[in-house]
Amino acid sequence: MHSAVSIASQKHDHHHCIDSALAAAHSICNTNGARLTPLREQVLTIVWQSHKPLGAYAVMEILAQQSTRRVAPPTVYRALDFLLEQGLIHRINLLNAFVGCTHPQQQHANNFLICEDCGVAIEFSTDQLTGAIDHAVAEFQFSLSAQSVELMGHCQECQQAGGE
Amino acid sequence: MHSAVSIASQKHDHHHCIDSALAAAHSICNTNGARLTPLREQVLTIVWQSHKPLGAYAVMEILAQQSTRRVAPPTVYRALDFLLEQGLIHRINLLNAFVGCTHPQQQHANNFLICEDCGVAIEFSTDQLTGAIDHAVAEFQFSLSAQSVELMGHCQECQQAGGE
DNA sequence: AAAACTTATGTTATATGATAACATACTATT
DNA sequence: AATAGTATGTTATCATATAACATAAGTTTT
Repeated sequence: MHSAVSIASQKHDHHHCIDSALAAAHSICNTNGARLTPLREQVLTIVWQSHKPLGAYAVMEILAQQSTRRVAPPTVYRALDFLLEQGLIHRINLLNAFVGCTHPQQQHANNFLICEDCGVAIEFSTDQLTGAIDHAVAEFQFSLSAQSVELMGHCQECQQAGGE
Repeated sequence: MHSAVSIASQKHDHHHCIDSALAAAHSICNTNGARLTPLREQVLTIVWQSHKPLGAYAVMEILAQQSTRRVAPPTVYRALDFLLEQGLIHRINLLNAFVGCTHPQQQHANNFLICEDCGVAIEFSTDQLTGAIDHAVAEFQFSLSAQSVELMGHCQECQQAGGE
């Protein structure tokens, strides 16, 4: 059996998350010959401010607060598109929102558990789920190019909090 | 092993799909004490005009063509919301679009294969995938309330067509 | 059948999310 | 410094979805 854990919904030193995400981002962009410009890094940091997916316009507002200049949608969307291309963030289709990728170095499966209470998105991957999808795809002789598994519900923390 | 088939991406008598979808809709609404009004039935029929997910505004245009009167977004969204509640259609989050549910009587898992070429959405369910999701959810002690599995790629038909 | 109530639909305005098209600025190489 | 390529700024617009209130249609009670 495969074992999985996630700190996303638990208390943790989030500065560590941000730092390692930025370090990974620099490494990956360097490898790919892609330019992690100040703006892109700033947007990545904003997306990484928590484990809760953030809408593009929310990112834009934070960006506008941080920099004195006005910020328009294309500025944000272009940075987000870049980060998506580099595999540094994910898009949660259910929420029209973006969240930092917690393991950008590895091939990742884009599977999320999303808590309806606290808003946290937990990225996960199990061999069983990957296998089940591969199997289903093969059964239908489908050629897979992208996948999105988004499971809504209540995380352990919020269940406990709500039950008190 | 579980065996699965779908006619959605293949040639078939689509009138049969529409007819059985409408019959099932009447039956389900009757059971639930819900009113399948002419407008709601009309919207359901429009969504069922093919196996390709249709955007709300596309539904609205078709509705406007069919009826002489003007049709505004809330009219369409309310009908779509009703049909979603009754489990008669699904929302494809990746596409912001809606598609008829192919087996509304059974409990259904909201798993889709979506062809990027022809646009068809194939609803499917395998025990293995259901099990894998249940397993992952249990592992994280997550309480599941809704799930969305959307797999993009190319259906068998389009692969053959493109390879010629 | 009229009154009261509930549900469904019409109508207007607006919120929210995303992109097209073109202008300017930056970066790296020559 | 000139050039080419990439990144960002700017304006306008498209696409998706909902809030708020008005009217109409069904349902229940009297």
